Amino acid sequence: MNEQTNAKSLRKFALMHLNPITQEVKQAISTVLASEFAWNGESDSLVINQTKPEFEGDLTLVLFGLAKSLGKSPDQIGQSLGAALIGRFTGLFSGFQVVKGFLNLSIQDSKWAEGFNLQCKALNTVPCVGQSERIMVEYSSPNTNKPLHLGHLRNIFLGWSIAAILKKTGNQLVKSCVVNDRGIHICKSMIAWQRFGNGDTPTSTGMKGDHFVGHYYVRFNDAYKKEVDELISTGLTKEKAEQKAPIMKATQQMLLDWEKGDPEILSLWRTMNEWVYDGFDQTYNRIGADFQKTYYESETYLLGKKFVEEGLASGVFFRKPDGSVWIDLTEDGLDEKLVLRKDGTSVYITQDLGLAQQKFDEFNYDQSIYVIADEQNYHMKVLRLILKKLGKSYADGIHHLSYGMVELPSGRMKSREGTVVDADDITEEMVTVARTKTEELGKVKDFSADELKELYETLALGALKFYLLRVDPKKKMVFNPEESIDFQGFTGPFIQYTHARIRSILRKVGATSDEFSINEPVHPKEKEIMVLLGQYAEQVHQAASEHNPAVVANYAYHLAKTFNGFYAELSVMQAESEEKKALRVQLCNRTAIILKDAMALLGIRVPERM
RNA sequence: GGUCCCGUAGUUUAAUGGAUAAAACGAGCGUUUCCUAAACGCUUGAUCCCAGUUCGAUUCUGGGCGGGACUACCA
Repeated sequence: MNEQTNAKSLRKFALMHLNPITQEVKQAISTVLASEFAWNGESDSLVINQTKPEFEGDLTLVLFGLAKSLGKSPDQIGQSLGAALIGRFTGLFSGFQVVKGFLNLSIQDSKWAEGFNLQCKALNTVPCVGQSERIMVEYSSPNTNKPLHLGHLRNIFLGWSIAAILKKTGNQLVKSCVVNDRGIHICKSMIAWQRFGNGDTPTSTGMKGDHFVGHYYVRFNDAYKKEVDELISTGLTKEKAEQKAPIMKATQQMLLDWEKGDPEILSLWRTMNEWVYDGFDQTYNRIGADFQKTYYESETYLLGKKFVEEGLASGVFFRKPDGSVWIDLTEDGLDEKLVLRKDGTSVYITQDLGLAQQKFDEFNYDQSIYVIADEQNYHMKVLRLILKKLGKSYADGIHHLSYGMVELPSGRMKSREGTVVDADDITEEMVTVARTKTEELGKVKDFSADELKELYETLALGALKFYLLRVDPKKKMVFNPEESIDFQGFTGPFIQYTHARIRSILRKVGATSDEFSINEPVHPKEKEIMVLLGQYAEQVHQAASEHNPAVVANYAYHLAKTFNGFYAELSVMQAESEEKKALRVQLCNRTAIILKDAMALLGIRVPERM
């Protein structure tokens, strides 16, 4: 709740400073209300929306709230308020209409032009608002036993993008990654490689390292399943068989040896992990993921233990007779939660407590954002709560950017059933689509092989990233491999195409000055773009406060869509007058800049031609 | 059982408590002597159900129904 109100007030704050026209209108209204209606409310309490396209006007004041506090009918207030505004602020308003409790105000064209002019001269596309914070974003967080899949991509794109957005709004960012490099899962791959590997390596087989290791993880499961089936056929129950399968026993033994520090096992473990990292790096490079700090669980899994002592001493934790340590969260509507096993080893949550502290010690963060799937909601709640109970100041700065799973039409992706959509495969498929489509259209036949390759990457990743980012993170999404990802409509390439078209115009126009004047009436299509461009900054701030890149994606699409409407109806090169031409060139220029800027926040590049 | 999330056109998504719920895909029709037709325009079609709060509810509250996640001495 606290978080929400905070986000709301932040948004209001941002809006106030970032949209001068709305602000000016609010001021004007409250001035008139105060002097002529003896109104004493806050100007921020006025509700002003963009006027719906079917009505005349630009901004709309909702009158119902005022009607109540002033004791007059909405229509009465609307009429006299409108008349007074027009009379006193001739430079601002050009007309008004009262419709069913709404006061629709028309803003002078010159006002929009003035705002647009200011914007063109501004140094930053998105001015900073409020205080700069130190923010950590943890994302990706893979296991080292298999390659990345579509779910990881959503995670990575979200994490990268929200970091970019927060940076844009004036914060200092550290991106981090936690690698889950220890535990039974990696031992499974190791055992399988020992048994079936014949000394093969990624180099000798020409396989990408993470796929190579993942292959042995699959081999393990196959072998395991076979052993279990055999044991079941000798009359054992499934459960017993699963326990008794020799390959599983060997794996468990290997984990024990690993923990004891057996040099041979450790060496194999290092080697295989290196293979995986090498594969991950290739993928990260291609999709543009980067981290300033990487934590390995093998190095951090013991960190939380001191918390256990601390918690016991302060009475936040308690010890059960068997020696295990717990925290009672029943008062907070949760359960009792184990923080230390009876054998004295730590569990997942213990590690996370330790890591949170370590990160704070190293970076002294104001906010620490964890990009993790929503199946971990409970875990993250517990983490935050425990830190709070332990009196850690940084607990309030911990945020869970919780996102829904990516599912297939058949349901959840299951690696054991081979239904995962592999990250590298899907990227490659998108490249193929980009190539096919580009060749079909044949617009860039003069491109060199390198330029083509770059274009295909740009389009493929643009489509993929936009597809995964345009949806509200907290919603789960269904990915249909059959229908695959589109290049038309509400997509990355749509926006990229719009950008390329604008750049084409600007190339033809050649050098331009950023001066323009408006004496002729502004065309609705021109105004639409001006209005929209003026909203960019507040949209980015909204995305930042909500931790939601989809806001930026929707905005960019909306802007591109609007521009395309303008493009289809009005000519830039053949404008009716020099004045119009100068204005339209500026609209093109500015739209291109903002589209590029917005897409960059999503990690998407925009081409000059396509 | 308990806790949490979700339910909007055939499908995928929008909508600080505001007006006649907005797009895209799909389907159908149309637009290129003029800046890139990966575009533009038109047609088609939706808030799971029942109450409540409100001048006003997709949005807030309660209750149903449906889907999902979590509730491990796994990580």
